[in-house]
Amino acid sequence: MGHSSATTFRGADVDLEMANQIAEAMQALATPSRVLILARLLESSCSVTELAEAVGMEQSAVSHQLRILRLLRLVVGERDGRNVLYALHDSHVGVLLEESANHVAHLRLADDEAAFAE
Amino acid sequence: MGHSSATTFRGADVDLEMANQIAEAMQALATPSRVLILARLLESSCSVTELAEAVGMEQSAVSHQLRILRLLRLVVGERDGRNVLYALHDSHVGVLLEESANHVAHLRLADDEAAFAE
DNA sequence: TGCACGTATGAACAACCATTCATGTAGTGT
DNA sequence: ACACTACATGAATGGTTGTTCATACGTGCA
Repeated sequence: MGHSSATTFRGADVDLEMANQIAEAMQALATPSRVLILARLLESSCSVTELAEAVGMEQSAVSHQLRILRLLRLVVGERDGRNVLYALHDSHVGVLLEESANHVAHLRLADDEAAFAE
Repeated sequence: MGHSSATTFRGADVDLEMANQIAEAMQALATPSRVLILARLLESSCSVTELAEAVGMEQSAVSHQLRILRLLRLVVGERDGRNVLYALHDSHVGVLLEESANHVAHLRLADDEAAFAE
């Protein structure tokens, strides 16, 4: 049951097409609003209105961003009465978010060490 | 010697400031040119001119993007005579790239399964 | 010192994008 | 059918950004 690549990742494998796909996918996390939306959905799936007030955006803006995240296969929406319940597309999205957060934490750590040295 | 967070990642930890930081960091991977540059540097460090012809961009464009990647702490540059040798800032950047590539591979896999089912 | 090479940077421009506003569509209850 | 709620979408827009062109800076060499 592996979803991780068995072979070690080499930069030479990244051709122009793959670079485009990676860039397109990563653009999903390139805006604070989408990060907030995904982070909220990582906690639990919820409706658009809940999402809107959770992240402090207008409903329309949230719907627009959800559309993008849907097309990028990061979230899925399912009707439930008048509401549409959104959820992360799969667990791998959570991994991506976590790795990103891990990265910024890594940077902050380096900052602290630099401040310590001066 | 852990650089991975010990506690499990929760979406509730992501406030507005952290979302901004994550988004800013992930914007580095949100363009094909930068992905190609990072992928090339993952293979080995090299000069700006080498980088330019490796990814098929003009030297000026590469320098501009390198400046961004430098500010985001994803690469480091060191003078060597007339050249400036660029390298990934640390190994964690490679992890980020790999995880991104992993994600798109995951998507392609899902596509294949969908085509299989129809 | 002068020149060539490698790199960085500022300005300009075109393309892209996130948000807002207005409006449309779908579902629920009366 | 009507009203109301929840969500989606098109157009307009202000802001951002990647690239190009021109030019400046730094370095080694003759």
